[in-house]
Amino acid sequence: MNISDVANRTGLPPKTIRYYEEIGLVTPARAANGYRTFRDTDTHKLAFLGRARALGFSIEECRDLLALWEDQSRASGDVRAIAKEHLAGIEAKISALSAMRDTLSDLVDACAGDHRPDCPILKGLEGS
Amino acid sequence: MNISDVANRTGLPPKTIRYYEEIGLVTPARAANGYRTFRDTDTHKLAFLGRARALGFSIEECRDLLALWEDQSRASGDVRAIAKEHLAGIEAKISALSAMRDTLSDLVDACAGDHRPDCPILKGLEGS
DNA sequence: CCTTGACCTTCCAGTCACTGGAACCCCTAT
DNA sequence: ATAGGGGTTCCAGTGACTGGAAGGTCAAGG
Repeated sequence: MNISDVANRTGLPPKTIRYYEEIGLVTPARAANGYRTFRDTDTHKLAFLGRARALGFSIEECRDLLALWEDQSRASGDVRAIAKEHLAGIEAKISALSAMRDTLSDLVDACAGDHRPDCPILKGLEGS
Repeated sequence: MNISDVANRTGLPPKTIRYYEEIGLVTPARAANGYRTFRDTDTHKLAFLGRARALGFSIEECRDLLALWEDQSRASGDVRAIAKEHLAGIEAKISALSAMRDTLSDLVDACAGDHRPDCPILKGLEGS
């Protein structure tokens, strides 16, 4: 399989797949003409990466997860630890964003949004 | 005022303040020795930027807000439009993160997390 | 056989908003 | 004279790609 076939199957853009090779997440074989040739295991790995990235795991977390995935003797506790830590990170981000949303939403509600120059949003950003 | 005084007052690191000058958000005067000298208006602007950034506005949004802030004849509707758009972006991020959290939390819950190799989290990432 | 167009390759640069570090200048106190 | 704690510039790196240029390869149609 060439790169665009894999791109279609995994949903990852070709550029991203090349990048993943560059940083050592996959190591596809090469045909005589220099084209990358992907085996099923490569495609499988890339699909795994796509899903993990979609869940917000960082590249380094993905690297760890991939290693555990390939390690037949891994303990599920190791995976769970990574996932739990990541989950905590996501929850922290949600809290931070929710706080932002509340503040901003208050400001927007307080603003008439007409053509007059008086603006509570700017006032809110101005004073402490 | 020198840069570290302003850093203390605004909570922004000196590096960030220099960066903001570099990209044209502030233009402090210079003393004879080459040191930046900040007037109250500069400090005020930087404090405004700090708050806007803390609310997640991008640098370009901040640039726009700053221009509106300085424009005495601005209409509050312009500001409100920027804020509302930004608010929509924040809400989209919150939704995406919440979906991630739910999926991941289900996977974590399904995982015993012991020393056995069987792991529902990896299984979840593996199959579609 | 030649061309066209869709592939593929590499490499370089840019994104965003800083951040770290090196190398050097300046000012005050001891 | 020196020590320290400011300040300055410039360069490089972050994360995870993404865009684009320049060029090689392949299959189909004329």
